Amino acid sequence: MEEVMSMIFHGMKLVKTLESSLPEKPPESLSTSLDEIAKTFSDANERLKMLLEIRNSETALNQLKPVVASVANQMLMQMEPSLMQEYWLRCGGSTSSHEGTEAMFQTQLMAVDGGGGRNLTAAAEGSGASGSSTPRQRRRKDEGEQQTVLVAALRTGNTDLPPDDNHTWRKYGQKEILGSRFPRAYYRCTHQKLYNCPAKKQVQRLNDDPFTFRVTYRGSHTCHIYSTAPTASSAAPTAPIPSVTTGHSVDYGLAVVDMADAMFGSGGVGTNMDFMFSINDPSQHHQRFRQLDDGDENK
DNA sequence: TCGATTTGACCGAT
DNA sequence: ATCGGTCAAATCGA
Repeated sequence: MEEVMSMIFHGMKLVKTLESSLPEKPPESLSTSLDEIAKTFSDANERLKMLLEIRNSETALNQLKPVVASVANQMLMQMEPSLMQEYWLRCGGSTSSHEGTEAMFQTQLMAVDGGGGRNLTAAAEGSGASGSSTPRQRRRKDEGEQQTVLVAALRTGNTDLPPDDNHTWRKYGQKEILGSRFPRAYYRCTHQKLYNCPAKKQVQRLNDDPFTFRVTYRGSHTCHIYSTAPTASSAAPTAPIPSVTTGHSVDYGLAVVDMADAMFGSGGVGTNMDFMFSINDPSQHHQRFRQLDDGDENK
């Protein structure tokens, strides 16, 4: 496995090299580089297949998922936002011919579309009613898309805090939820007022696993401001990319989950994708994402 | 002083 | 009537 890893990382290095020299790269040289990259990953894949034939396939897949997730995440982190966006546009811009690739990047685990006319722009209006004698307007349940992920709590430090997802959130409520041992916390984007950013999230511990949070994201960030200042080369991993086909944002880190899943299958019934991987830095605080199969422990 | 958090109340949905 | 999402005053802390 180490050999495969080494080959994959070599391929990543080639990709990085190519990226840095892309603007002034002559077409002939570009082709050579692409061939080399393709061959490297192809060799890695061949080597991998050999391993898989030897090992129990199920065990090997489980071992590989975190590896691929980590590698893919690092590759995405190394890509320039503009390149990534271009790639996204190529994949998602077509309405018919790239469904597989598009699905690979789609991170909308649970899409809920009530079809109602109301949208998130009403948020500011509601808060504006305070101080007057008229009853304040309250906007009820969001009817837009939502994404739900399971995230492992940090094993060190304050495990009560949800893992950082590179956005700044402001807590605006907490509720005891029927049937849940732990309260549900409500967060909205810190920049909601400044940028009218509609993004919100709910965080709740699972009844059967206090070290795992169920995080439900609603609305897409329009503020494009992150808790950790991105550098030119590191801005990509967490910067949402506008989805051409759906209009909502996609998180790179989450995309990695689907990427790995697309490569190795989503698993059969009762085999949730369950592996370690980090949004920000795979070498530091690993976080576990698990694709939900509409199971709901809290209800 | 100002932004974030806490928490009880309010209110829409079911 | 109950539940869950949100508001906003009170409080905290840098």
